[in-house]
Amino acid sequence: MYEYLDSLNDAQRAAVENLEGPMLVIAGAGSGKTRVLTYRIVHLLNHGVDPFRILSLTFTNKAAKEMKQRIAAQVGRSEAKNLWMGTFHSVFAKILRFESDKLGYPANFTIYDAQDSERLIRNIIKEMMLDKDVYKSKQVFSRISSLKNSLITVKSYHHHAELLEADTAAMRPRIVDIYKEYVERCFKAGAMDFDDLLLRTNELLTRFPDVLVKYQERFQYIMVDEYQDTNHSQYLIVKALADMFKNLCVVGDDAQSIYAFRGANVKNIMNFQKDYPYMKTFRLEQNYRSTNNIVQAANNVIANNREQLEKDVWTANSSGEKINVVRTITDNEEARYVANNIYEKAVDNELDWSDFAILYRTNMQSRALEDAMRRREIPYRIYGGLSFYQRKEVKDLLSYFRLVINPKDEEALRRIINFPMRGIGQTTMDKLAIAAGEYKQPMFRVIENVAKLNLGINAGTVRKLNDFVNMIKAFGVQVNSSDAFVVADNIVKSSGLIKELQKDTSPEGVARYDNMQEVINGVKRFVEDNKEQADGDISLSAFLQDVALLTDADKDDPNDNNRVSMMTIHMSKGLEFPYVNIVGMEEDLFPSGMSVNTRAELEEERRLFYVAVTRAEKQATLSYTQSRYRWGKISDAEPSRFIEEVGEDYLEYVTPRGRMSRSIGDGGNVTGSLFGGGDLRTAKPKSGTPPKPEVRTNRRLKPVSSVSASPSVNAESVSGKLSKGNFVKHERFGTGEVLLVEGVGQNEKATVNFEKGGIKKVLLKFARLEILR
DNA sequence: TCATTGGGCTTTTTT
DNA sequence: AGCCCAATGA
Repeated sequence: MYEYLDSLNDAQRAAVENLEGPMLVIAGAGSGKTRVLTYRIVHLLNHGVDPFRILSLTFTNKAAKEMKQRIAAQVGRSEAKNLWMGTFHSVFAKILRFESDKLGYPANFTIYDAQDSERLIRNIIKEMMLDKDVYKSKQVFSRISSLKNSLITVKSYHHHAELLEADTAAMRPRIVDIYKEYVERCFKAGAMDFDDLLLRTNELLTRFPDVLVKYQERFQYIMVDEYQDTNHSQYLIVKALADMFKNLCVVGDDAQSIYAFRGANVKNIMNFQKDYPYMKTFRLEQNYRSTNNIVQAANNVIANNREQLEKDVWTANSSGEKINVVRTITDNEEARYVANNIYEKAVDNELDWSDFAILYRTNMQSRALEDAMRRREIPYRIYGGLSFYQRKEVKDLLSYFRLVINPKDEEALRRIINFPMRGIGQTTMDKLAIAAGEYKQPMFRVIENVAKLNLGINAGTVRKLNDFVNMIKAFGVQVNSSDAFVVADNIVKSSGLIKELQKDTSPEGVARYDNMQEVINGVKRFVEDNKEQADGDISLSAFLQDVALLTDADKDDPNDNNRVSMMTIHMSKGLEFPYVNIVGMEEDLFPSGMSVNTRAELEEERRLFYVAVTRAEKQATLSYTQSRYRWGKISDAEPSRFIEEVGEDYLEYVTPRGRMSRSIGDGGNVTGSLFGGGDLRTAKPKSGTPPKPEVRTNRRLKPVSSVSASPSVNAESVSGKLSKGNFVKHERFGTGEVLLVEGVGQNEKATVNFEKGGIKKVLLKFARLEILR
């Protein structure tokens, strides 16, 4: 009846067919988790569940997009697009915009990224005249972040003496004062940071019971992917939303929990049974992805961890190649080895570049690798690192957009008020900041009234300030009458940004100019993509909302995909590649020197290594070097403990030199030119350079408002009224004859032979059936 | 009052 | 090697 069920193994099928009630799917690496998630949603839809009623939370927007495409292939695009699917952050940002007035926020609130947050905190520390070496902005930010993710507000902080004790012991007793000021300033700026998106959602759901009920009713089926990486705040949101129907399906793998550092709590997965004692557990243990050598090696490594759920990952695949281990003398040599090794394998076996990935522990490692790839003319794509949206010139331009849409946004204001230079300097800004604090007004308001306020700013500067305010306001007026592209184009031209970037003709300067142009192109694409849709919003405000939570992982050019992927191990989660190079396998780097002090931290590093190894389908190659540039100096390195944890049975040590000489065609000459680089005959300058980053916009979900029109629970239910022989009508499947009715009450199901859809089994509770006769 | 230049510090992982 | 900040010149 449902062909896709035949493509699943027993455990997978059982999970897909279990539609009701709380359930935990423990999915070992490569066990077909995405398949299960996808088909389970298809199965729900085929049982008549309204797509608007399904909430599926994924780890990245990209994962959501891909899953939606797969579902669309089964049930059609128009159905699939109504699913609520995305990251916690993007889904709840949408809900928060819709409900913003309840919390006192504007609907077009700004989302502060980590950089904005840190700058604000740095400012606050300065204003409070605290020692910036004791109160390091980054550390303060991460402390505040973890408080927020544990749902500890400023108020509840004061109710827990141990918190202040801990901060006092860390010599930072005034953290809570910074916290308080930070929260107030964000609110005043009409801004939420990443953690607020979760914290404020919790606030919304607890303070407004009617709102809670509304979303509980809307989300009758909830699925959470990568559940092991949810933090306390996310856990509470899910628990609250699922409380009415308890149709909650969480999927995860404790062995792949790698985000404890940002507040993720593995215990969420371990404790699931406590919250829902009658829940069902499904274990997906057969690995379809990797060779037996890889699966066994990974199992061997993870066995060193104490904290874990019982699980036996196995595979029916052949044993395959052993895991190669390579030692080099320097980090540059390591990079060259990796590039040559990839080149050689690709040519010898006629493989695509996209069959390869290079994974590293820290972003800084990408540099040497990038050079080597370029030298060898291998096309590659770097994910993460300094993302496109974090680049200075891109943030500057987006800050103009932000300020125009939300003039209260102080971080945006501070970035651009003197860029391009307008002669508004530090002294003036200090005076404005003091006034903004005293009058408890957003800085933009203060500047608007600067002439009346007598702040001791000289007349010339006052005029400059007025010009600035008038310019922003003029853009603001234009927003109401024109589409995003028209406004954006005007902003770039009349703000002087384009002139500013044009005058820098260095290669970096040209790249900056191109990046800014790319943003404008992105706006153009956004407008064209959305204007054909009846409900498409093509305002600058809509563009900003779209772009705020995008990350590098979300963009992928389908026309230019044949490239080697380079990324941190964290970013590689959920992906797979035939050949994987894991580089920098050294103590102090992987495991990170920051994480070897406690067992918990070390175990997280080990899980990270587990994730890295299990990305590989055919072969994994580990490499390490004996010396590495760090902090501008050369330092010695020793091989990572994780290498020996793999076990000799699965390892093969490879000497780099022989292989390298062959690949370069330099016959055995080991020194000199061989490692000198730059003498590769085939190398042509400029080719093989990475593609320019580009802005891509996600297709937007339907606005929240259109959803609330759908009927509430049971409104159209035909439970108890149906019997064999009836003819019914379904929105999507058309008319059909009832063949069988089974189950009672909540579980009542009908088997119907539909005109369009064929024979389907539907849950009467949710199927919108109309009885014809 | 603002722009420029040199010194000190930093580097884990991300929505 | 890059970024922020403090001292100095314009």
